[in-house]
Amino acid sequence: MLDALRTRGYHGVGLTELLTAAQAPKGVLYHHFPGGKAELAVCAIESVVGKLCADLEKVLQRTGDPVDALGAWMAQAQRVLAGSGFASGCPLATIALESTADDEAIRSALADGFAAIRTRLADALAGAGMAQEQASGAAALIVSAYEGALVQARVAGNVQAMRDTSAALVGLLRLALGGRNAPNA
Amino acid sequence: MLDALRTRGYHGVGLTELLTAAQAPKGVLYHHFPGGKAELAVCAIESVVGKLCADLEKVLQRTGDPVDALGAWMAQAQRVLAGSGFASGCPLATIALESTADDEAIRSALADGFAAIRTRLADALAGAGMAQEQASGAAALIVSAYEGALVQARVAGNVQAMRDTSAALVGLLRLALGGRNAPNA
DNA sequence: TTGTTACTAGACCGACCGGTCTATATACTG
DNA sequence: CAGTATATAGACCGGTCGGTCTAGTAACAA
Repeated sequence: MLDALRTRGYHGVGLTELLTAAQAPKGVLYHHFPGGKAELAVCAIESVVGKLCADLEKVLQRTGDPVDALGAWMAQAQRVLAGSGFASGCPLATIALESTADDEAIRSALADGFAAIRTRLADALAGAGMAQEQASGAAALIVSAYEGALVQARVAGNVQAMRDTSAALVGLLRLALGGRNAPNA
Repeated sequence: MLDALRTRGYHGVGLTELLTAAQAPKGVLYHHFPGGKAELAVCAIESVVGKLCADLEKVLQRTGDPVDALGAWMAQAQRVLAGSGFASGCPLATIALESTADDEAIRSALADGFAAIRTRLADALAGAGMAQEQASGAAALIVSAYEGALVQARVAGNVQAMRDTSAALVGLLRLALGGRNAPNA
């Protein structure tokens, strides 16, 4: 489900196809997810948000510095994207753009997910010495840049735009954190 | 077509629905666009890229300063998004995420569009005193941030994340351009 | 006028969509 | 054992999808 969602989107995947891949009949799906496709999507979103947060936590712990973590995160995302033949973007963004205002459950699941990631990032930036308000703004910028960079790299079929985005963002953040240890933008 | 594409995406809109809205029968479509839906989408993409570039040019001329222009651009996008009840995002990103690797025509149209916008932004930043290489990186970041911010604001149903993204980006860019005339991040 | 091309119009196609329904197997309770 | 949830299985539904095809009309050339 996740793979399908991130490569082709919500409307792009058929239930039949999904179930074939999972070797499960319709009945099972509608027993466990009475809400049908939408509920399944919400579940998938929550799952990927959980995984994203866990990965984020891991890279923050490993690098110690949030800006280093950002660089590592972006580099990893580039590898995944290129490794999938530029098919696999961020499932969150894909569903986000397809959802309409009345897909209430889907939208709030997505909004909660983004908010959770922003909060964690803001904490990390604040921990690195950034003022609280500035940190939350920067966190929003980081999430935006990540999602937007994935979009550009995906359609281009190369990671150039994503690498540029990442480098520019890392450079600017280093600058904002006091200029110490800033190689080059 | 553009409205439909930006609110519900490529797979989300039906041809029948489109044609009903346009009060046109199938025959006309397939006479002018033998390639069917995909060719229609490419045409729509080129049209919106053209409009985007024109608007960008206008705001760059009007404000004189690229960072001011960015702020104005983001503010305008927030108004449009909120005004549409958070239905109308950027059609480019929406199609981008739904497209698969073999939608060759669509992807290259999108990639060209993004590249054109990045180039124009990089020129403007270079004109404001930024080194060429740094300017092109910053341009990629700006486009990424714009697209990503739209995604977040859309699902949240409010412009908070987009306003934060914009403020942080404007602040950082002012810092990079020499700190002159930087109100607050 | 007639012939030809450009375009309009929409009926129609098979495929597949998301979702419902009934029948059956399994697991637990008394 | 019987009785009852719980879960599995997939045939089946109406609707819609993108796309094709034929018939008809408008415009222009000879």
